[in-house]
Amino acid sequence: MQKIQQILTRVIQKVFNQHMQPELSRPDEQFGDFSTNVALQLAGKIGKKPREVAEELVEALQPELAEIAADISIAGPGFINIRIKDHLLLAAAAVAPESKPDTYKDKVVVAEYSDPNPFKVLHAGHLYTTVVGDAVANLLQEAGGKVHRVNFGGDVGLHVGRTMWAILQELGGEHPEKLSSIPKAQRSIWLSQQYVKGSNAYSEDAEAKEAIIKLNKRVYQLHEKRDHTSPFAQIYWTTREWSYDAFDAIYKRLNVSFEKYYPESETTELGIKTVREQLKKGVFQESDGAVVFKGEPYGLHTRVFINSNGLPTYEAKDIGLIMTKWNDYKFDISTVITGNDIVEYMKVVLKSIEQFAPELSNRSKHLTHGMVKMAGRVKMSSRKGNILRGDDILDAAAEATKKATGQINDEAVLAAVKYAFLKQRIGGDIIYDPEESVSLEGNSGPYLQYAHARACSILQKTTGFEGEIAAELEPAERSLARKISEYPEVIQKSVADMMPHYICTYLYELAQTFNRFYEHNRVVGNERQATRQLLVQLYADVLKDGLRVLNIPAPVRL
RNA sequence: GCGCCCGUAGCUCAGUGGAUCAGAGUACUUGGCUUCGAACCAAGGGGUCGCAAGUUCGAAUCUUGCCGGGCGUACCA
Repeated sequence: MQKIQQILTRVIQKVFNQHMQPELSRPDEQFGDFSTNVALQLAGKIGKKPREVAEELVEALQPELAEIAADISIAGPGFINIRIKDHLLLAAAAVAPESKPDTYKDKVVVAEYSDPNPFKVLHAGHLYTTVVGDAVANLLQEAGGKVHRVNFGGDVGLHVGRTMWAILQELGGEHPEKLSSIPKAQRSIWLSQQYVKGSNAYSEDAEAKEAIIKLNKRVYQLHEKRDHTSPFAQIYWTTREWSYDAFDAIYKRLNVSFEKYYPESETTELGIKTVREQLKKGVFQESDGAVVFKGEPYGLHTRVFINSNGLPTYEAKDIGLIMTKWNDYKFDISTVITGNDIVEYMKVVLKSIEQFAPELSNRSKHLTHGMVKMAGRVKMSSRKGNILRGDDILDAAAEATKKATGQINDEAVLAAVKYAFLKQRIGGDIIYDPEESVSLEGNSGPYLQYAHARACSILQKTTGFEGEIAAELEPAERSLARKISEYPEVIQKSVADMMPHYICTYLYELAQTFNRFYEHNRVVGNERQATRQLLVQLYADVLKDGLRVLNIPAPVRL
């Protein structure tokens, strides 16, 4: 492809004396393997009819591409379509599984995602952001980046005050020993119930609200004093650990892992210190007893970094977080993957950082995705407790898989859930339907797994290569080879746009192409076995590799 | 009010700095397993790409306005 591009550039220069970077696209199969619209673009520039330009170009191109192209044609208003020779297509397919971009070669990348809050539940939204974040991190890694996966969460803050308040109510005071009466399996649910209780009390009961604010402050103090022994501290640390255990359990289920947790309590100090320092230098201002950053001069809005109680808000903690990441990794790129409800928030935080550490904000990239919405328009709220937990989604998928196949299959469950989340373009909201969204059919993860297993099954029935690789391909073989050869371009595009869904779309089309081939073409025992066997092998390799990038298992047998 | 995002088939979504771009899955109707795995394949109906204007040889895609929806907008995150 690059070679064709180079030749095209040279020919355009020679014939028309024009510099341009011609773009090659993949047209509909009937038109050829590559297509370019340069003639149309040139026509305007040099004042000729597009069709004439195309004809001149093709004439000059013919001898140059003699070794490569089987056919060069002009179509429609002046598109130039190129069909490459079969053995070159096969050669391109042969290198497809290993070809990777080097966009982030040797770059140190910190990828932060998932970000559930201790003392709260890991819900459907977290599951989505975890799966998407993991795939994006994988993309960065595919492109040569040295990726450090990190996780951030609020182990201090008002929500902790709310939960602690309810826990104390439940235990009848500061009695950490009573925690042992809660069964291990119930801990996570029990904690999220306490959060709901605390939240309701906070908004309905003035007395409770005051108590919660005090508890919030006590939690910060507990961190300052490194208190692990007082009864209050024991309750806090124990239940905090319960939260992290619950998170680790679901990450294990998802087969994702993090190098490091950054609890907010560990970024708070540096955050406050920095904000206070920069307050003196005029980056931040005092206003109504709070410390704020005024975003209006930059087209943004004002946000509070330290509230009038002297406590840091998320803004200050985020400053502490990015600086802690910098101290730990001296990153080239820092990506944070979150929901799009905080885009404006993040702009303000990054703008404030730009004032005193521009190298940090310049290297930061905030990637956002939409919200997970329940089908039936019920809005989820962890405060109200009507949430779909991450575990609920996985359980529902497991149930659906068992019902459809009659067996327990964790790999298919992972494929169904992850693919359902990943196949959509990152950005818009996604509708999650617990009943329907976990499909095993059509454009789904299990479809890909099934198509992979079938290919592996064929390959297992072969012993070595029988015969010669054909010089010319039959139409169905050619379609498959052509699709396989597109893989590196798809990865490239996915990396460039940080969009894993391109890979999903491609893999589905690839599997479809294979299934169509498989329907009418025998491999084992056929006179074209060597050629077909090679194609099936390459197909399976690409499918497996693509699924690996998405962190979806590709078992040989289902 | 202002800012950001979104509006494509009944439903869920691809396609988005132009052309070969009106597509997929699902649902519905129908056909295909004595042959490498039917979680598959094939066929059919179904859309004024929210509306309108503009730019262009050409617009789902770019510009503007309007309509509809979501999120954010100072001490939650």
